[in-house]
Amino acid sequence: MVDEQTLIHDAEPDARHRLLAAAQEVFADFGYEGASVRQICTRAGVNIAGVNYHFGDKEHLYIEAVKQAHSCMSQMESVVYPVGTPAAVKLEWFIRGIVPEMHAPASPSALKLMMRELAHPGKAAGVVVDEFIRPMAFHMLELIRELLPEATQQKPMMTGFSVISQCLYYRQNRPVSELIFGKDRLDAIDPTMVADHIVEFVFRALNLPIPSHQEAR
Amino acid sequence: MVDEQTLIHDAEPDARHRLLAAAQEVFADFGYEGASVRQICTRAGVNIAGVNYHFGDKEHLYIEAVKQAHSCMSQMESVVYPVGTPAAVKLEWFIRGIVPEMHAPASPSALKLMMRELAHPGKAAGVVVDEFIRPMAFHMLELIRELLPEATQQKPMMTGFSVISQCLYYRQNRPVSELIFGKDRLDAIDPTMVADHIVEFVFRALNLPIPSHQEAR
DNA sequence: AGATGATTGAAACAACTGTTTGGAACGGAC
DNA sequence: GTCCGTTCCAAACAGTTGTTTCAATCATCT
Repeated sequence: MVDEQTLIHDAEPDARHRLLAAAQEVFADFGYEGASVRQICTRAGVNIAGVNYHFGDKEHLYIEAVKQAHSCMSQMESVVYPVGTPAAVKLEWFIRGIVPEMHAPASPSALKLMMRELAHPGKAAGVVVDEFIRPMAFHMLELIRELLPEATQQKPMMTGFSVISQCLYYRQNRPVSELIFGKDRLDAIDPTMVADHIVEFVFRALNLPIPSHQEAR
Repeated sequence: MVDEQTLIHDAEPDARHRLLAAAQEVFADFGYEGASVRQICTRAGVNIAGVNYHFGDKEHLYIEAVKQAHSCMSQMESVVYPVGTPAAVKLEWFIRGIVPEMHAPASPSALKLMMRELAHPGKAAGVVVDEFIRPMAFHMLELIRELLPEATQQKPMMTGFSVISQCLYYRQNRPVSELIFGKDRLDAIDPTMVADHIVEFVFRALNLPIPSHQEAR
Protein backbone atom coordinates (compact mmCIF):
# COMPACT_ATOMS: atom_id res chain seq x y z
CA MET A 1 0.00 0.00 0.00
CA VAL A 2 2.84 2.32 0.73
CA ASP A 3 5.67 0.98 -1.38
CA GLU A 4 4.17 1.91 -4.71
CA GLN A 5 4.50 5.66 -4.86
CA THR A 6 7.20 8.16 -4.21
CA LEU A 7 7.08 9.03 -0.58
CA ILE A 8 7.90 12.19 1.23
CA HIS A 9 10.32 10.86 3.76
CA ASP A 10 12.15 7.68 4.55
CA ALA A 11 9.86 6.78 7.39
CA GLU A 12 6.13 7.05 6.99
CA PRO A 13 4.54 9.18 9.70
CA ASP A 14 0.91 9.87 10.16
CA ALA A 15 -1.11 10.02 6.96
CA ARG A 16 -2.10 13.49 8.04
CA HIS A 17 1.49 14.62 8.12
CA ARG A 18 2.27 13.01 4.79
CA LEU A 19 -0.69 14.86 3.32
CA LEU A 20 0.55 18.13 4.77
CA ALA A 21 4.05 17.57 3.47
CA ALA A 22 2.82 16.62 0.01
CA ALA A 23 0.39 19.52 -0.04
CA GLN A 24 3.18 21.93 0.86
CA GLU A 25 5.27 20.78 -2.07
CA VAL A 26 2.50 20.55 -4.66
CA PHE A 27 0.84 23.81 -3.66
CA ALA A 28 4.24 25.50 -3.72
CA ASP A 29 4.99 24.22 -7.21
CA PHE A 30 1.60 24.62 -8.89
CA GLY A 31 -0.36 27.09 -6.79
CA TYR A 32 -3.75 26.55 -5.24
CA GLU A 33 -5.74 26.19 -8.45
CA GLY A 34 -2.99 24.40 -10.33
CA ALA A 35 -2.69 21.66 -7.73
CA SER A 36 -5.26 18.87 -7.57
CA VAL A 37 -6.14 16.89 -4.50
CA ARG A 38 -5.55 13.68 -6.42
CA GLN A 39 -2.01 14.81 -7.23
CA ILE A 40 -1.38 15.57 -3.57
CA CYS A 41 -2.89 12.32 -2.36
CA THR A 42 -0.92 10.28 -4.87
CA ARG A 43 2.31 11.95 -3.79
CA ALA A 44 1.42 11.36 -0.15
CA GLY A 45 0.36 7.77 -0.73
CA VAL A 46 -3.03 8.49 0.79
CA ASN A 47 -6.49 7.81 -0.50
CA ILE A 48 -8.49 10.68 -1.95
CA ALA A 49 -10.95 10.52 0.91
CA GLY A 50 -8.12 11.22 3.32
CA VAL A 51 -8.07 14.93 2.61
CA ASN A 52 -11.75 15.22 3.40
CA TYR A 53 -11.44 13.10 6.52
CA HIS A 54 -8.40 14.87 7.96
CA PHE A 55 -8.95 18.43 6.74
CA GLY A 56 -12.51 18.78 5.52
CA ASP A 57 -11.76 20.11 2.07
CA LYS A 58 -9.03 21.37 -0.22
CA GLU A 59 -9.07 24.90 1.10
CA HIS A 60 -8.54 23.88 4.71
CA LEU A 61 -5.75 21.56 3.62
CA TYR A 62 -4.15 24.52 1.86
CA ILE A 63 -4.49 26.76 4.89
CA GLU A 64 -2.96 24.14 7.15
CA ALA A 65 -0.13 23.63 4.68
CA VAL A 66 0.60 27.36 4.67
CA LYS A 67 0.48 27.48 8.46
CA GLN A 68 2.90 24.58 8.65
CA ALA A 69 5.18 26.23 6.12
CA HIS A 70 5.10 29.43 8.13
CA SER A 71 5.84 27.79 11.44
CA CYS A 72 8.57 25.71 9.85
CA MET A 73 10.03 28.90 8.47
CA SER A 74 9.66 31.06 11.54
CA GLN A 75 12.67 29.54 13.23
CA MET A 76 14.61 31.88 10.98
CA GLU A 77 13.80 35.07 12.81
CA SER A 78 14.91 33.83 16.18
CA VAL A 79 18.05 35.93 16.20
CA VAL A 80 18.61 37.51 19.56
CA TYR A 81 21.13 40.25 19.95
CA PRO A 82 23.13 40.95 23.12
CA VAL A 83 21.80 43.93 25.02
CA GLY A 84 23.36 47.19 24.00
CA THR A 85 24.06 46.11 20.45
CA PRO A 86 24.15 49.21 18.21
CA ALA A 87 21.26 49.51 15.81
CA ALA A 88 23.63 49.57 12.85
CA VAL A 89 25.02 46.17 13.84
CA LYS A 90 21.51 44.83 14.31
CA LEU A 91 20.56 46.04 10.85
CA GLU A 92 23.64 44.41 9.35
CA TRP A 93 22.82 41.12 11.04
CA PHE A 94 19.23 41.43 9.96
CA ILE A 95 20.31 41.63 6.32
CA ARG A 96 22.96 38.93 6.68
CA GLY A 97 20.38 36.66 8.29
CA ILE A 98 17.68 37.07 5.71
CA VAL A 99 19.61 37.02 2.46
CA PRO A 100 21.11 33.52 2.73
CA GLU A 101 17.79 32.15 3.93
CA MET A 102 16.20 33.54 0.78
CA HIS A 103 18.89 32.01 -1.41
CA ALA A 104 19.05 28.58 0.18
CA PRO A 105 16.10 28.17 2.54
CA ALA A 106 16.05 25.33 5.03
CA SER A 107 12.78 24.15 3.47
CA PRO A 108 12.53 25.38 -0.13
CA SER A 109 8.94 24.33 -0.59
CA ALA A 110 7.90 26.02 2.65
CA LEU A 111 9.37 29.35 1.60
CA LYS A 112 8.04 28.91 -1.92
CA LEU A 113 4.53 28.34 -0.61
CA MET A 114 4.72 31.29 1.75
CA MET A 115 5.96 33.64 -0.96
CA ARG A 116 3.22 32.43 -3.29
CA GLU A 117 0.55 33.05 -0.70
CA LEU A 118 1.93 36.48 0.17
CA ALA A 119 2.12 37.51 -3.48
CA HIS A 120 -1.63 37.00 -3.80
CA PRO A 121 -2.90 36.94 -0.23
CA GLY A 122 -5.79 34.60 0.48
CA LYS A 123 -7.34 33.34 3.67
CA ALA A 124 -4.08 31.88 4.90
CA ALA A 125 -2.06 35.08 4.58
CA GLY A 126 -3.52 36.66 7.67
CA VAL A 127 -1.91 34.40 10.23
CA VAL A 128 1.40 34.40 8.39
CA VAL A 129 1.49 38.18 8.44
CA ASP A 130 0.33 38.39 12.04
CA GLU A 131 2.77 35.91 13.47
CA PHE A 132 5.73 36.16 11.18
CA ILE A 133 5.87 39.08 8.78
CA ARG A 134 4.54 41.99 10.83
CA PRO A 135 6.78 41.44 13.88
CA MET A 136 9.79 41.28 11.60
CA ALA A 137 8.66 44.41 9.76
CA PHE A 138 8.12 46.44 12.94
CA HIS A 139 11.40 45.19 14.32
CA MET A 140 13.24 46.57 11.33
CA LEU A 141 11.18 49.74 11.45
CA GLU A 142 12.40 50.31 15.00
CA LEU A 143 15.98 49.78 13.90
CA ILE A 144 15.59 52.36 11.17
CA ARG A 145 13.92 54.88 13.47
CA GLU A 146 16.89 54.49 15.76
CA LEU A 147 19.29 55.02 12.89
CA LEU A 148 17.38 57.97 11.41
CA PRO A 149 16.05 59.84 14.45
CA GLU A 150 15.17 62.90 12.42
CA ALA A 151 13.11 60.94 9.86
CA THR A 152 9.41 61.61 10.01
CA GLN A 153 6.16 60.30 8.54
CA GLN A 154 6.58 57.73 5.81
CA LYS A 155 10.34 58.08 5.49
CA PRO A 156 11.24 55.21 7.85
CA MET A 157 8.71 52.93 6.21
CA MET A 158 10.01 53.69 2.75
CA THR A 159 13.54 53.14 3.96
CA GLY A 160 12.49 49.79 5.35
CA PHE A 161 10.97 48.94 1.99
CA SER A 162 14.24 49.90 0.32
CA VAL A 163 16.10 47.47 2.56
CA ILE A 164 13.74 44.52 2.42
CA SER A 165 13.09 44.90 -1.29
CA GLN A 166 16.74 44.28 -2.05
CA CYS A 167 16.76 41.22 0.20
CA LEU A 168 13.65 39.75 -1.41
CA TYR A 169 14.57 40.58 -4.99
CA TYR A 170 16.85 37.66 -5.65
CA ARG A 171 14.14 35.22 -4.60
CA GLN A 172 11.08 36.87 -6.09
CA ASN A 173 12.68 37.69 -9.42
CA ARG A 174 15.27 35.02 -9.89
CA PRO A 175 13.37 33.28 -12.71
CA VAL A 176 13.09 36.41 -14.83
CA SER A 177 16.64 37.43 -13.93
CA GLU A 178 17.83 34.10 -15.24
CA LEU A 179 15.87 34.70 -18.43
CA ILE A 180 17.53 38.09 -18.81
CA PHE A 181 21.15 37.30 -18.00
CA GLY A 182 21.32 33.51 -18.17
CA LYS A 183 21.48 30.97 -15.40
CA ASP A 184 25.27 30.95 -15.17
CA ARG A 185 25.52 34.70 -14.63
CA LEU A 186 23.04 34.36 -11.79
CA ASP A 187 24.69 31.32 -10.29
CA ALA A 188 27.95 33.28 -10.14
CA ILE A 189 26.62 35.46 -7.34
CA ASP A 190 26.48 33.67 -4.01
CA PRO A 191 24.49 34.67 -0.92
CA THR A 192 27.39 36.18 1.05
CA MET A 193 28.36 38.32 -1.92
CA VAL A 194 24.80 39.57 -2.18
CA ALA A 195 24.62 40.23 1.56
CA ASP A 196 27.91 42.13 1.43
CA HIS A 197 26.62 44.22 -1.43
CA ILE A 198 23.27 45.03 0.18
CA VAL A 199 24.88 45.91 3.49
CA GLU A 200 27.30 48.24 1.73
CA PHE A 201 24.55 49.75 -0.46
CA VAL A 202 22.20 50.34 2.44
CA PHE A 203 24.86 51.66 4.81
CA ARG A 204 26.10 54.11 2.18
CA ALA A 205 22.54 55.27 1.61
CA LEU A 206 22.01 55.75 5.34
CA ASN A 207 25.35 57.49 5.85
CA LEU A 208 26.59 54.79 8.19
CA PRO A 209 30.18 53.60 8.39
CA ILE A 210 30.62 50.54 6.19
CA PRO A 211 31.44 47.42 8.24
CA SER A 212 35.00 46.23 7.94
CA HIS A 213 34.83 43.05 5.88
CA GLN A 214 34.22 45.11 2.76
CA GLU A 215 37.25 45.63 0.59
CA ALA A 216 37.19 48.46 -1.94
CA ARG A 217 34.98 46.74 -4.50
CA MET B 1 -15.36 51.68 -38.80
CA VAL B 2 -14.04 54.75 -37.09
CA ASP B 3 -11.44 54.58 -34.41
CA GLU B 4 -11.79 51.10 -33.05
CA GLN B 5 -8.68 51.20 -30.95
CA THR B 6 -9.98 53.48 -28.24
CA LEU B 7 -12.14 51.37 -26.01
CA ILE B 8 -13.13 47.81 -25.52
CA HIS B 9 -16.46 47.83 -23.81
CA ASP B 10 -18.74 50.39 -25.39
CA ALA B 11 -18.19 49.73 -29.03
CA GLU B 12 -17.78 46.16 -30.14
CA PRO B 13 -14.78 45.61 -32.34
CA ASP B 14 -13.67 42.32 -33.72
CA ALA B 15 -14.66 39.34 -31.62
CA ARG B 16 -11.00 38.44 -31.63
CA HIS B 17 -10.04 41.72 -29.99
CA ARG B 18 -12.83 41.47 -27.45
CA LEU B 19 -11.57 38.00 -26.57
CA LEU B 20 -8.03 39.32 -26.16
CA ALA B 21 -9.17 42.20 -23.98
CA ALA B 22 -11.32 39.97 -21.80
CA ALA B 23 -8.56 37.37 -21.57
CA GLN B 24 -6.09 40.02 -20.46
CA GLU B 25 -8.35 41.08 -17.62
CA VAL B 26 -9.42 37.64 -16.47
CA PHE B 27 -5.97 36.08 -16.73
CA ALA B 28 -4.54 39.05 -14.85
CA ASP B 29 -7.06 38.68 -12.04
CA PHE B 30 -7.22 34.91 -11.66
CA GLY B 31 -4.07 33.52 -13.26
CA TYR B 32 -3.87 30.95 -16.02
CA GLU B 33 -5.36 28.03 -14.12
CA GLY B 34 -7.81 30.13 -12.17
CA ALA B 35 -9.38 31.61 -15.29
CA SER B 36 -11.83 29.58 -17.35
CA VAL B 37 -12.48 30.03 -21.04
CA ARG B 38 -16.19 30.27 -20.33
CA GLN B 39 -15.56 33.16 -17.97
CA ILE B 40 -13.48 34.92 -20.61
CA CYS B 41 -16.01 34.28 -23.37
CA THR B 42 -18.89 35.50 -21.24
CA ARG B 43 -17.03 38.71 -20.41
CA ALA B 44 -16.19 39.17 -24.08
CA GLY B 45 -19.69 38.34 -25.24
CA VAL B 46 -18.36 35.65 -27.53
CA ASN B 47 -19.37 32.05 -27.96
CA ILE B 48 -17.18 29.38 -26.39
CA ALA B 49 -16.19 28.07 -29.77
CA GLY B 50 -14.67 31.44 -30.58
CA VAL B 51 -11.54 30.87 -28.56
CA ASN B 52 -10.86 27.66 -30.44
CA TYR B 53 -11.63 29.23 -33.79
CA HIS B 54 -9.53 32.37 -33.29
CA PHE B 55 -6.70 31.09 -31.14
CA GLY B 56 -6.71 27.31 -31.22
CA ASP B 57 -6.83 26.68 -27.50
CA LYS B 58 -6.63 28.32 -24.10
CA GLU B 59 -2.85 28.33 -23.96
CA HIS B 60 -2.45 30.19 -27.25
CA LEU B 61 -5.09 32.67 -26.17
CA TYR B 62 -3.07 33.23 -23.01
CA ILE B 63 0.16 33.70 -24.94
CA GLU B 64 -1.46 36.21 -27.27
CA ALA B 65 -2.96 38.05 -24.32
CA VAL B 66 0.47 38.33 -22.69
CA LYS B 67 2.01 39.51 -25.95
CA GLN B 68 -0.67 42.17 -26.30
CA ALA B 69 -0.17 43.23 -22.70
CA HIS B 70 3.54 43.50 -23.29
CA SER B 71 3.23 45.54 -26.47
CA CYS B 72 0.63 47.74 -24.86
CA MET B 73 3.00 48.27 -21.99
CA SER B 74 6.18 48.77 -23.97
CA GLN B 75 5.31 52.33 -24.87
CA MET B 76 6.53 53.10 -21.39
CA GLU B 77 10.22 52.65 -22.07
CA SER B 78 10.31 55.01 -25.03
CA VAL B 79 12.12 57.71 -23.11
CA VAL B 80 14.84 59.26 -25.21
CA TYR B 81 17.43 61.48 -23.63
CA PRO B 82 19.16 64.37 -25.37
CA VAL B 83 22.69 63.51 -26.41
CA GLY B 84 25.27 64.26 -23.78
CA THR B 85 22.91 63.75 -20.87
CA PRO B 86 24.94 62.73 -17.83
CA ALA B 87 24.47 59.13 -16.72
CA ALA B 88 23.31 60.28 -13.30
CA VAL B 89 20.48 62.29 -14.83
CA LYS B 90 19.53 59.34 -17.02
CA LEU B 91 19.40 57.11 -13.95
CA GLU B 92 17.23 59.59 -12.12
CA TRP B 93 14.82 59.81 -15.04
CA PHE B 94 14.85 56.05 -15.33
CA ILE B 95 13.65 55.74 -11.75
CA ARG B 96 11.19 58.62 -12.05
CA GLY B 97 9.79 57.03 -15.19
CA ILE B 98 9.29 53.55 -13.83
CA VAL B 99 7.97 54.20 -10.33
CA PRO B 100 4.76 56.06 -11.27
CA GLU B 101 4.06 53.56 -14.02
CA MET B 102 4.23 50.81 -11.40
CA HIS B 103 1.88 52.69 -9.08
CA ALA B 104 -0.69 53.78 -11.64
CA PRO B 105 -0.09 51.93 -14.90
CA ALA B 106 -1.78 53.07 -18.09
CA SER B 107 -3.34 49.63 -18.38
CA PRO B 108 -3.55 47.99 -14.95
CA SER B 109 -4.58 44.59 -16.27
CA ALA B 110 -1.76 44.59 -18.79
CA LEU B 111 0.88 45.23 -16.15
CA LYS B 112 -0.82 42.82 -13.77
CA LEU B 113 -0.74 40.07 -16.37
CA MET B 114 2.88 40.76 -17.27
CA MET B 115 4.01 40.70 -13.64
CA ARG B 116 2.10 37.47 -13.07
CA GLU B 117 3.74 35.82 -16.05
CA LEU B 118 7.20 37.05 -15.07
CA ALA B 119 6.79 35.84 -11.49
CA HIS B 120 6.36 32.29 -12.78
CA PRO B 121 7.67 32.37 -16.34
CA GLY B 122 5.86 30.16 -18.82
CA LYS B 123 5.93 29.95 -22.57
CA ALA B 124 4.91 33.58 -22.98
CA ALA B 125 7.68 35.03 -20.80
CA GLY B 126 10.36 34.57 -23.45
CA VAL B 127 9.14 37.21 -25.87
CA VAL B 128 8.35 39.65 -23.07
CA VAL B 129 11.88 39.36 -21.73
CA ASP B 130 13.45 39.52 -25.18
CA GLU B 131 11.60 42.56 -26.41
CA PHE B 132 10.88 44.48 -23.25
CA ILE B 133 12.70 43.46 -20.11
CA ARG B 134 16.21 42.64 -21.33
CA PRO B 135 16.74 45.85 -23.31
CA MET B 136 15.66 47.88 -20.30
CA ALA B 137 17.92 45.83 -18.02
CA PHE B 138 20.97 46.24 -20.24
CA HIS B 139 20.21 49.91 -20.65
CA MET B 140 20.34 50.42 -16.91
CA LEU B 141 23.40 48.20 -16.65
CA GLU B 142 25.21 50.55 -19.03
CA LEU B 143 24.18 53.54 -16.95
CA ILE B 144 25.58 51.94 -13.83
CA ARG B 145 28.81 50.92 -15.54
CA GLU B 146 29.21 54.55 -16.54
CA LEU B 147 28.55 55.69 -13.00
CA LEU B 148 30.81 53.10 -11.40
CA PRO B 149 33.71 52.75 -13.86
CA GLU B 150 35.87 50.88 -11.39
CA ALA B 151 33.18 48.30 -10.60
CA THR B 152 33.95 44.81 -11.86
CA GLN B 153 32.32 41.41 -12.23
CA GLN B 154 28.89 41.10 -10.64
CA LYS B 155 28.97 44.45 -8.87
CA PRO B 156 27.15 46.42 -11.59
CA MET B 157 24.51 43.71 -11.92
CA MET B 158 23.89 43.61 -8.19
CA THR B 159 23.70 47.39 -8.12
CA GLY B 160 21.14 47.27 -10.90
CA PHE B 161 19.17 44.75 -8.87
CA SER B 162 19.32 47.10 -5.89
CA VAL B 163 17.82 49.88 -7.99
CA ILE B 164 15.12 47.94 -9.80
CA SER B 165 14.12 45.97 -6.71
CA GLN B 166 13.13 49.16 -4.93
CA CYS B 167 11.13 50.31 -7.95
CA LEU B 168 9.27 47.00 -8.23
CA TYR B 169 8.69 46.49 -4.52
CA TYR B 170 5.65 48.69 -4.15
CA ARG B 171 3.87 46.81 -6.94
CA GLN B 172 4.98 43.27 -6.21
CA ASN B 173 4.45 43.46 -2.46
CA ARG B 174 1.70 46.00 -2.05
CA PRO B 175 -0.90 43.41 -0.93
CA VAL B 176 1.25 42.08 1.90
CA SER B 177 2.41 45.58 2.80
CA GLU B 178 -1.22 46.58 3.19
CA LEU B 179 -1.77 43.57 5.42
CA ILE B 180 1.18 44.62 7.56
CA PHE B 181 0.61 48.34 7.92
CA GLY B 182 -2.97 48.83 6.79
CA LYS B 183 -4.33 50.22 3.57
CA ASP B 184 -4.39 53.84 4.74
CA ARG B 185 -0.72 53.87 5.70
CA LEU B 186 0.11 52.60 2.24
CA ASP B 187 -2.21 54.99 0.47
CA ALA B 188 -0.46 57.85 2.24
CA ILE B 189 2.64 57.39 0.12
CA ASP B 190 2.22 58.62 -3.42
CA PRO B 191 4.36 57.79 -6.46
CA THR B 192 6.38 60.98 -6.55
CA MET B 193 7.24 60.64 -2.88
CA VAL B 194 8.43 57.09 -3.53
CA ALA B 195 10.42 58.19 -6.56
CA ASP B 196 12.02 60.99 -4.55
CA HIS B 197 12.96 58.56 -1.82
CA ILE B 198 14.41 55.94 -4.16
CA VAL B 199 16.41 58.52 -6.08
CA GLU B 200 17.83 59.89 -2.86
CA PHE B 201 18.51 56.42 -1.45
CA VAL B 202 20.23 55.20 -4.60
CA PHE B 203 22.22 58.35 -5.19
CA ARG B 204 23.49 58.33 -1.62
CA ALA B 205 24.49 54.69 -2.02
CA LEU B 206 26.32 55.46 -5.26
CA ASN B 207 28.02 58.57 -3.83
CA LEU B 208 26.33 60.83 -6.36
CA PRO B 209 25.15 64.37 -5.61
CA ILE B 210 21.48 64.32 -4.66
CA PRO B 211 19.29 66.12 -7.21
CA SER B 212 17.91 69.43 -6.04
CA HIS B 213 14.20 68.84 -5.48
CA GLN B 214 14.97 66.99 -2.29
CA GLU B 215 14.52 69.06 0.83
CA ALA B 216 16.45 68.08 3.91
CA ARG B 217 14.60 66.00 6.46
C1' DA C 1 -29.54 36.02 -58.08
C1' DG C 2 -26.43 32.08 -56.44
C1' DA C 3 -22.00 30.44 -54.70
C1' DT C 4 -18.18 30.60 -51.58
C1' DG C 5 -15.61 31.15 -47.59
C1' DA C 6 -15.34 33.14 -43.13
C1' DT C 7 -17.56 33.50 -38.71
C1' DT C 8 -20.79 32.30 -35.13
C1' DG C 9 -24.28 29.47 -32.48
C1' DA C 10 -26.08 25.74 -29.37
C1' DA C 11 -25.11 21.41 -27.90
C1' DA C 12 -22.38 17.69 -26.76
C1' DC C 13 -17.77 15.58 -26.01
C1' DA C 14 -14.50 13.11 -22.83
C1' DA C 15 -11.64 14.15 -19.11
C1' DC C 16 -11.00 16.08 -14.92
C1' DT C 17 -12.43 18.73 -10.67
C1' DG C 18 -13.54 18.57 -5.45
C1' DT C 19 -16.44 15.97 -2.63
C1' DT C 20 -19.10 12.14 -0.65
C1' DT C 21 -20.59 7.59 0.23
C1' DG C 22 -20.84 3.00 2.50
C1' DG C 23 -18.24 -0.41 4.02
C1' DA C 24 -13.84 -2.73 5.29
C1' DA C 25 -9.88 -2.98 8.35
C1' DC C 26 -7.77 -1.87 12.44
C1' DG C 27 -6.98 -1.55 17.64
C1' DG C 28 -8.46 -1.36 22.44
C1' DA C 29 -12.15 -1.63 26.21
C1' DC C 30 -15.55 -4.26 28.16
C1' DG D 1 -16.22 -13.05 21.96
C1' DT D 2 -18.91 -8.08 21.16
C1' DC D 3 -18.78 -3.35 20.88
C1' DC D 4 -17.03 1.16 19.54
C1' DG D 5 -14.41 4.78 17.60
C1' DT D 6 -10.82 5.71 14.43
C1' DT D 7 -8.73 5.32 10.10
C1' DC D 8 -8.61 3.96 5.46
C1' DC D 9 -10.10 2.39 0.84
C1' DA D 10 -12.56 1.70 -3.76
C1' DA D 11 -16.18 3.57 -6.09
C1' DA D 12 -19.23 6.86 -7.42
C1' DC D 13 -21.12 11.60 -7.00
C1' DA D 14 -22.47 16.02 -9.38
C1' DG D 15 -20.29 19.77 -11.41
C1' DT D 16 -16.78 22.03 -14.22
C1' DT D 17 -12.97 21.96 -17.25
C1' DG D 18 -11.09 22.58 -22.23
C1' DT D 19 -12.28 21.14 -26.61
C1' DT D 20 -15.06 19.68 -30.64
C1' DT D 21 -18.87 19.07 -33.70
C1' DC D 22 -22.00 20.53 -37.18
C1' DA D 23 -25.41 23.34 -38.79
C1' DA D 24 -26.78 28.24 -39.17
C1' DT D 25 -25.51 32.79 -40.28
C1' DC D 26 -23.01 36.47 -42.33
C1' DA D 27 -20.36 39.10 -45.74
C1' DT D 28 -18.39 39.23 -50.17
C1' DC D 29 -17.75 38.27 -54.98
C1' DT D 30 -19.13 36.65 -59.78
